[in-house]
Amino acid sequence: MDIPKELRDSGLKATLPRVRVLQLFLEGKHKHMTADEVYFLLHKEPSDIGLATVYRVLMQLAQAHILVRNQFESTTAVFELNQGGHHDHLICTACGQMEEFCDNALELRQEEVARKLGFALREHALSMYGTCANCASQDGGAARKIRKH
Amino acid sequence: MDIPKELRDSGLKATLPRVRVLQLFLEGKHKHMTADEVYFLLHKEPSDIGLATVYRVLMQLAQAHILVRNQFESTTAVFELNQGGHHDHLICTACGQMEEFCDNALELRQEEVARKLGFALREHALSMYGTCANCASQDGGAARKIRKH
DNA sequence: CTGAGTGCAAACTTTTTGCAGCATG
DNA sequence: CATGCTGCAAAAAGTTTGCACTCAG
Repeated sequence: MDIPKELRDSGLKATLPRVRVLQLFLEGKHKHMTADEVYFLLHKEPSDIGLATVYRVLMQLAQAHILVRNQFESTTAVFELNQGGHHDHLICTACGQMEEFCDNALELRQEEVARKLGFALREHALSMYGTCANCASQDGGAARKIRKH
Repeated sequence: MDIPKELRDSGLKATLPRVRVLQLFLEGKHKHMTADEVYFLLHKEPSDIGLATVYRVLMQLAQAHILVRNQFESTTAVFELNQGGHHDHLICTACGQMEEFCDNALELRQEEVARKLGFALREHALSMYGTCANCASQDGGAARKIRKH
């Protein structure tokens, strides 16, 4: 895909920081990244993109609906590509693995609950936490730490 | 209810800061409060309770399952009384009003989705955002700001 | 060329921690 | 009266902003 064009179509100049950040997400190696992680990955090869710019770019890409910002339960925001379809998250509290899913029954029921309470639903965020099959089989032992560099 | 006893039953000494913080939540004037709001309310009458202590107390009360910590979508944690039953939140993005609800169909379906993905579900947080009946009827106009002092 | 975008440093916000003194049990 | 708890101040952690300089269109 043509990243500069994608940016321009959203009304953003195709500058180096924006192209590189979006590229990182499109590569798909890491689906979910914090600002820090993006900054870290950008600087694996020499670069003078500042952390402040990373924050600015992430914010702009989120406003342009190219990325989605998630807060999960921590104090740190996590970003991911907006791939059209909405989805929710199921996170393994042992290994940090994150499954994405979209369940129609859930979505419909949420609409219904909101309607019953007199709300016009605009969006929602469902995060579920548990233990994945892999971690459940391993005797609850030392799970590898995530999101650390 | 006997607040000091409640605290001691949870293995916490019944100190002034803890009693006062818990009291605030039990009064029920504000069901959801940030650390700042708690600090602010405590200091409406003279008090030398420090903000750091407020954070410590909130953390301890949450660990004791007397309070529940919610992150919602902001960077600021919000606390509320743990009144036994789990519930989710429906928040009006216009006026800030927050409805609590618990829908069995949703809970069951979530369990099912997790199981299908091989996860043992431990907990979940569902936050829905929309416009409440009240705000929808008023021409989308200037809604009062919330959570500011 | 020119305004939008950037890097840097500094400010800000929210939360955590170290430590000497205090108060609960 | 001993240890757990507190206030204060300072540090962390995450994010935002001001400003002079740069670059995409």
